[in-house]
Amino acid sequence: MNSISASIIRWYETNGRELPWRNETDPFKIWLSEVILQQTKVEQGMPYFHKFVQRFENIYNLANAEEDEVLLLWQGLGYYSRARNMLACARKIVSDYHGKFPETVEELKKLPGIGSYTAAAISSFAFRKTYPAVDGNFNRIISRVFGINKPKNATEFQTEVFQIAENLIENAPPHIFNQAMMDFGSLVCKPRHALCNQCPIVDFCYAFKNKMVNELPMNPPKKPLKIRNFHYGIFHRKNQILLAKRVEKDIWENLYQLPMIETFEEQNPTFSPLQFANLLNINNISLFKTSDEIIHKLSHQKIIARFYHFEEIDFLQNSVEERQEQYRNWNSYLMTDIEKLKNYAMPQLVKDYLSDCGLMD
DNA sequence: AAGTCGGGGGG
DNA sequence: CCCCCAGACTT
Repeated sequence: MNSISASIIRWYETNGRELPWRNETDPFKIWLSEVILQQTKVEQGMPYFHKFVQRFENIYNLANAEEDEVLLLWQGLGYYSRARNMLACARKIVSDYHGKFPETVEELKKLPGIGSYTAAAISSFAFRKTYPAVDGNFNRIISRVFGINKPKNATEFQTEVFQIAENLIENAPPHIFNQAMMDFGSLVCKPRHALCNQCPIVDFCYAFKNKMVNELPMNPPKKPLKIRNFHYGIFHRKNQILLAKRVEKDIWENLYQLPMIETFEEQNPTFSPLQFANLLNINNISLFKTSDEIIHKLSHQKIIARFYHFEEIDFLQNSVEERQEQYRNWNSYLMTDIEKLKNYAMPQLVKDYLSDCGLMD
């Protein structure tokens, strides 16, 4: 075995984390944990892992679930395409693979939501196949130790790291080596304030030798955030409220929110509540309160949201259904009891606002 | 090869 | 405020 790999594994044997999906052999649970943890910190994903394994015992339970329920369980975790792909993946494994996960990276990568990292993780953890599971931790360790001084999103960076990773995992127990690298990257070779004084391979480290630990891996240049103005309308009658499903190919696809108008001015958007009357084909609406601007920052967008509270409107569920036949843009609207709002998966921004004004708990 | 897709925690 | 997290998919 490579001496660097051996050192990391030795470190892992006494310093590794105890995690619920460690020592798990069921590919279903391993896959669940890996999908949940994509671009997500362990502490953030942990409660979701418990929720999902409690609700779904096996691949068949999940495959039979409705997308709305899966998205509701996923609510708050972000990157909701992971949840949609997870459900699609479960259904495909049931229909095309007799409910059994394939064992090789090549086959696993054909499934929705399973890319090169997740395929290698499942294949090595569940089936002991020798594939390096190269995640952010792995990238960081390799770029520092071997001095890969290229932007970490560049193809060259990925291919060089992967070749080194293939050499390192050779003749090592794959499931242990892959988990060891992730724990080592997370606990010692950290993004900031790496613990080089505790590092068992510091003598082999290019970055330490050249005082570049804080410069590697190299970040690509950052791009400016896109600014968006969202105007949300709160329309209610008695104990019911009007919701809208986000069906566009955009953020929060297939989640539920309030009727919304987006404006595109650079600043101080000109917006009239009457636009809602036009959007909803309603005659008489009267605004009684407007919220402050609420800033919701995502990694790639800055959303400026305003919530407009309207006086009671004069239609009910059956008139929503009539409108769905009459107007095409009503297909995504529905009227729901306020007590049932918690049954709909919503963006955190909307959920937080509805909670703040007492419409949800 | 570059853009898009969330939300939260830590420095 | 900025960065990054057990990345994948689309264009």
